[in-house]
Amino acid sequence: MNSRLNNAHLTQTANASAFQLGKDKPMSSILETLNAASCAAFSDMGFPANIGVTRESDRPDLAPFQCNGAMAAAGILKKQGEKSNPREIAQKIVESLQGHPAIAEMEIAGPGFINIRPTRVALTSRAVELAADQNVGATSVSPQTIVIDYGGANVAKPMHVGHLRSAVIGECLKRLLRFQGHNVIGDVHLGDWGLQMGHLITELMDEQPDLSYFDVSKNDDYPVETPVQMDDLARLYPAASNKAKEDPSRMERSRVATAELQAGRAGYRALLEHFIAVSIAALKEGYGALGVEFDLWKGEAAVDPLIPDMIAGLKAQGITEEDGGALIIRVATEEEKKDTPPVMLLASSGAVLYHTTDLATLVDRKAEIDPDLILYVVDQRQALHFEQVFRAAVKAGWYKRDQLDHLGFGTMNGKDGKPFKTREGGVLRLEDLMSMMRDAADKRLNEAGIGADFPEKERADIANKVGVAALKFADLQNQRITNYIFDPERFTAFEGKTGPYLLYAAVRIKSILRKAKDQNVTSGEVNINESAETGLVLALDSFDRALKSATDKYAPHLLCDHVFRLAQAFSRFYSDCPILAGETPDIVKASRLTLAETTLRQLEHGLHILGIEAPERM
RNA sequence: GAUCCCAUAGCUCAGUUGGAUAGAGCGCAAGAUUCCUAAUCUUGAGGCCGGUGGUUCAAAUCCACCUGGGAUCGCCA
Repeated sequence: MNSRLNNAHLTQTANASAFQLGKDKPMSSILETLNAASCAAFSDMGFPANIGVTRESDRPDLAPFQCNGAMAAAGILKKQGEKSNPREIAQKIVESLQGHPAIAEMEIAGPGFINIRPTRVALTSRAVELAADQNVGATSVSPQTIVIDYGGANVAKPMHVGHLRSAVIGECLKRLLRFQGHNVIGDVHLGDWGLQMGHLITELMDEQPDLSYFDVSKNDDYPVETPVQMDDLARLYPAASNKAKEDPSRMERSRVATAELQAGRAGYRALLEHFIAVSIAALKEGYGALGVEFDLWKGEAAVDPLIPDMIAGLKAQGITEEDGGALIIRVATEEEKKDTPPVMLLASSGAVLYHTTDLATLVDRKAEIDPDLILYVVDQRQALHFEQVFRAAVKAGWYKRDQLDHLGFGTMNGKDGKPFKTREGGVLRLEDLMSMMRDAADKRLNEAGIGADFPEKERADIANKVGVAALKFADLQNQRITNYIFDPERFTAFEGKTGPYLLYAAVRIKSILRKAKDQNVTSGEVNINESAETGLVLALDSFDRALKSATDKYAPHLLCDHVFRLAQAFSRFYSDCPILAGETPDIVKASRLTLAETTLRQLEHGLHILGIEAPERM
């Protein structure tokens, strides 16, 4: 198909100023422009404006945009007892929209669908606008202060595949909200205050009973040097946990140690400090390799001092109850079918529980940050827990219900649908997964014969970036809430809808920009003629929508879709529309170069939000 | 037992407020590189949207029931 011939009738110069947007008006996308026009047309006919929405077409082969309001309008008239024909309504709408500067063609199809093609002037004008905009069409919102609680890490437990999702999704949402203009604080909220600490303490006691931390006659002046490394912690915890499962008396020792720790036993507190410090150092490395960064490294232990006052306050409010020796807050409501179990503030043993520390953390955040919104990116299986905590926090009057949100995600399963295990039946460590990804990327570099002459260091950097991109994109492109199959073969596939595909698109643009510089070709006025160029502008145009819908639903996969579609549109443009080839006229080179630059900028924004970094070449 | 989530192409998954011929990637079949990176592009085959009934001019989408899978259900986190 020769699109040059098809577009021959459009050879007049498309001057951006011919389509008046007005310099002081806020930017609006092509779709927003069309949507405003179609809604107004319905409104003028006496219908509610919102039935006239224009959207991206389900049938892009017919036209890029569609408006289905005529059927809805006919439905409204029918309810009022008036007879009407949706095609006739559509016809009137089309007539009233006729001549709109952004609309090239309208066509009524089927029962009353209106298919809409934008004018070349509108496309060109929008492309010019996007090219001039640092954020390539992304608009910001009124800023809020938002805390995101994610990562899901625990002291003493090495990071494994189960930690991947919270880190990757949470990081993406943090960056997404920041990009929209919010003030976002990422908090790792370390699990460092529960039974696992009792396990660690008692197991270490069994292994090295002579350590001064266990000497009850001593209460300060403990060694500055840590008695354990990360490997020790990783070994001690499962050992204790397994013994405790078999042996109730072993479990009891861990419980007692936990209670003593929480009661403030100095030797145990000193040990905890070491455990936390050693773990944080390891976690920073692990998260760092994934490109995940936290603003706060607070944990449950950090808010422990707030608990007595908090509990006193809750008691004074009269919302607590004693039940079987435990202190609880009832949070069930009358109308719900199923009784929501109460929040457990204190166990009958007097120990502090998960509910208590999470509530204390809410108190702490209120006092220190006073956020508008707190988001928890935690496994969906904890939905009930958060519902209970949130209700208690609302009951206490600290927050409104809509300031607290649990963004659950599905569990990661193996191909058999059960929680993923390695062939040996163990959990796959995150660092092993990462090196698997790097190796696969390195292998691909070898196969492609690319990078043989690259410096060793750059090669390693490329393999790492490709591996991380593949890993993160594979995770983020899944709908957040559903379970997800962890399949190493699929993870290391670098073709199709993958992270490396996106990097490849970015790298090809970078390569062109370097060559253009060498050849002294500079970007210039955009002119849209080819269908691949139109497709690229339409893809660029939808960035803000993708950001908004991804934000509204806290759904990174919607942004993944956009970035992938953008890369696809670019790839098609790349193969259909030579940019620097000798036969391309200079004016076309300049226009296409602008499109390429603009695409790269949007692609890099999108990749950055996803937490993916592109190399210079690959 | 109760409550919640899920079921869409051979596989992994999208599917906006209910709209046309339900999409993408992988895999499969056929093609494209004297030209900016083929980790690419083009074309094709492939579907009873778990089942039954209901609401509607129109249902993968809303409602009811059923089947299959998963999760959760006060002193673990």
